[in-house]
Amino acid sequence: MELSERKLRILQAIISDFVSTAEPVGSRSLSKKYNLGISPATIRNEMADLEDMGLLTHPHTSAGRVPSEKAYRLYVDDMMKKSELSDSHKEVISRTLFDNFEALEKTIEHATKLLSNITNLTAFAISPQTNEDIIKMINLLPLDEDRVVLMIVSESGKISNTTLKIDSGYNEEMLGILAKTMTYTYRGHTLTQALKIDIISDLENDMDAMSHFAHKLVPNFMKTIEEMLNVDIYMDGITNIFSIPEYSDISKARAFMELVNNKNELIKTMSDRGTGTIITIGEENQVDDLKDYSLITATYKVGDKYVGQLGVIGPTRMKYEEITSVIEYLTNNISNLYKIEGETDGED
Amino acid sequence: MELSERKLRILQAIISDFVSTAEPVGSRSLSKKYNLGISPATIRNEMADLEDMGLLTHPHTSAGRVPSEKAYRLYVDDMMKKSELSDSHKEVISRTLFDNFEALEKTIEHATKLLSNITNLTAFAISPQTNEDIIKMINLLPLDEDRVVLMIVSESGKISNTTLKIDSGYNEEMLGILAKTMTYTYRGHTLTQALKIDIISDLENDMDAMSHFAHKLVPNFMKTIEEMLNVDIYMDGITNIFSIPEYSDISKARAFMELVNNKNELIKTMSDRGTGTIITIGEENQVDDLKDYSLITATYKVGDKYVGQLGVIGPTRMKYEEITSVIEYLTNNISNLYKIEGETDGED
DNA sequence: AGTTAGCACTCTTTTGAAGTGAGTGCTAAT
DNA sequence: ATTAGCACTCACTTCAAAAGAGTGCTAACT
Repeated sequence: MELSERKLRILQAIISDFVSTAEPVGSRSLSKKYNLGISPATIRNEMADLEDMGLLTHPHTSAGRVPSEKAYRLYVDDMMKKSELSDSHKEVISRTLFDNFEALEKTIEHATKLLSNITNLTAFAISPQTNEDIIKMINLLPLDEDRVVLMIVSESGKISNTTLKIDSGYNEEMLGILAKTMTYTYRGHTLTQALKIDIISDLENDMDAMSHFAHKLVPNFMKTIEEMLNVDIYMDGITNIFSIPEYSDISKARAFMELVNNKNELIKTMSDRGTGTIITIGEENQVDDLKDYSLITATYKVGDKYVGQLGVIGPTRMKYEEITSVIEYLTNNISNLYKIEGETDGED
Repeated sequence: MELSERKLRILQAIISDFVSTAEPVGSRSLSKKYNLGISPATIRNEMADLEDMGLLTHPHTSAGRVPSEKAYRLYVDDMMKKSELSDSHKEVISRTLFDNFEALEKTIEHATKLLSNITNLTAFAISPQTNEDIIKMINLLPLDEDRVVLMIVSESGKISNTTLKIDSGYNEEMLGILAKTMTYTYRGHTLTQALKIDIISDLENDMDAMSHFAHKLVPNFMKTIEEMLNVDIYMDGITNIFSIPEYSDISKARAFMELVNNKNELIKTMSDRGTGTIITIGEENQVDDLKDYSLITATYKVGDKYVGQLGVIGPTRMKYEEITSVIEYLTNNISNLYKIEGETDGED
C-alpha cells in the first residue's frame, strides 16, 4: 500500500492531536477538529490502512488511534518542517546566555535550565570530552612542611589540583626541577596520551633523592588526569515529568527518576552520540532502559576542538519539531559564544 | 491526666507498629500482636486517654490510631533507648569508609550512599562551612600571552583557580610581585575577612603599570573567594521514597522531588542547624516546605575547626532510633578519619 | 474501681451491576 | 470512492450493597 497525500494529512493530524492531548484520536473528533473535508467513515478507512502499514496502533477495539514509533520516525524524517522559534523565545535565550556569559559550566547550566523551561521536559547537557585537550603546564607548589600542591593546566584552560602529603619532607628546589621535568615530558601531549607515558623510571634515575616523592606523585598525577577526562552532566526540569500524563503512574515516575539518577549511564549514552542533531525514538535507543523514551540532542562546540551535547528526554510523544528548534537555537548560541579559543573563563 | 507506665507501653507499641506498617493501629490487632496482658477494650480506653492528651490521632471514626507529632517528640526525647547498630552494619560502614579514604568529598559521598542504603530513605550531607578557613597562599601563574591563572590555597587544603584573560599583556616579574603583595595582605585572614579587605587602592598606588590588571584581578579574586565559601550538598537515595506508602500519591512524590531539587534552600536549612544530633519533626521545622517531613542530622568534624552535616529526610513516620544510630556511627567514623588536621587529601 | 465482653454504630474499601460514551468495523446506499 | 447507518466493543463512571476494621458505650465481672 502506498502513502497517499491524504493518508499523510490524516497521519499528521493524528500525530499533532495526540502529541498535545495524550489521548487516542478518534475518527469523529478528528474530522470535527481538523478541516479534512472527508467524513469520519472515510477517515476510519484510511486509519485502518495506516494501521495495516504499522503507523498507528490501537490500545483496544473501541479506542481511538495512537501513532506508532514508526509514525514518529516518518514524521521526524519526512513530514516535519523546520519551525522557526518564536521571537520571544529567541530573545530570552540570546539574552540569558549573553548576559550571563562567564564560565562554560555556568553557560551550560543556563542553557539546560532554559531548555527545560521552554520544553517542559527534562533537559540535560554534558560538558565536552577532553580527550584531545593538551597539557600545557605542570606545577608543584609548596604548601607547608609536609604538603605540596600538584597543579595541571590544559590548553583549553582546565585546571586541576591535588594536595599531596609528603611524609619524608622535600625541598623547594627539587620541587622546581621535578615540575620542570614533568612539564617537559608531558607538555604538548593530550590527556589521553599522558596516561600512557611512563615517567616513573626517568624520575627514579634522574633523582634518587626524590624517588620516594616520585612514587607518591605519579599515581596522583594519573588520577588527576583521569579526573580531568571526566565528563560532567547537567540536568534540569526533572520534576516536569510529574505534569506529563504518561508519568502519572507512580511506577513510571519511579522508573524515570531511577533512569535520570543513573548519571554514569546517561553520560555514557550521551558521549556515544554523534555530532549534530540526533533524534532517537523509543526502541531505536540502544540502551534498554531508554527504550520507553525519546531523546533529542544536538552538539555545541567550544573552540574548534571540543564538542558537548545538549538535549531533552521524555516520552515518545513529544513535540519533535519545536523541541528540535529550541535545542538547535541553544547549541548554536553556545557555539557562537565559545567560538574563539581562549575566550573560556574560570574553571575549577 | 498523667502518663501511666501502661499508657507509655501502649503508646510505644502503637508507634512501633505504625512506623513499620504505615497503617493506623487498632486496639484488637494491637492486643493480638503485642503481649500487653490487657484486653482490646482496656486498650481502647487508654487510647482514648492518649488521644485526649494529644498523643494520638484518628483519621476517621472507624479507623485505628496514628501517633501525633507530639508523640514522636515524646518518643524521641524520653522513650527511645540508644540502640546499638548491628555488627554487620558497623562493619560495612567502617570498611567502606576506611577502604575508600581519600578526598573528603569522596568520603562524604560514600557516607551519604551508605546512609540511604541502610535507612531506605533519602540521605544528604553538606560539606563543612569554610568561613573560618584561612588563606594560605595566593599565586599568579602565567599560562600564555594573554592568560594568567589566579590560584588561592587555604589552610584546610582547599584550592581554587580562575583563568584571567589579560587583554593588555603582562610580564612575569610583575605577576610575581603582585602575587607576593596579595599573599602578604591576605595570608592569615579568614575567607570571610578577605572579602572585606580593600586591596585595590594599595595595588593602584604601588604599581601604576599594573593598575589595569589589578582592576581585572580583584573582582575575580573576590568571586573566587566567594566560591570557596560555597557549601556543597550531596544526596543519595532519592528514589527510595517511591517505596514509601506516604509518597505513593503522585502529588506527594512531586512535592518531595521539588523539595530535594531546591538545593539552595536545603543547604541553607542544613547550614543553620546546630551541632550534634538534631531531630526535627514535622511542624517543628522552620521552613514551610519541610513541615510535612522529619529530619535527622548529625555533625561530623574535619580537623578541629570544620563541621559538616549528614542526615536523612523522610516522612514523620520513621525509625528514629535506628536511623539516629546509623547517622551517629557514620559521623563518628568520618570525624575519626579526619581527626588530624592535614590528613586531608585531594580537592579540586 | 479497674477490667472486659458485648453490641450498636461508623466509615472506608471492595465488589458488582448497570449505564454511558467514544470509538470501531462492516454493509449498503449514494 | 465516499458516506450514512448500525451493531458491537470496551473503558469508565455511578451507585448500591456488603465486608471489614475499628470505635465508644454500657453493663457485667473480678
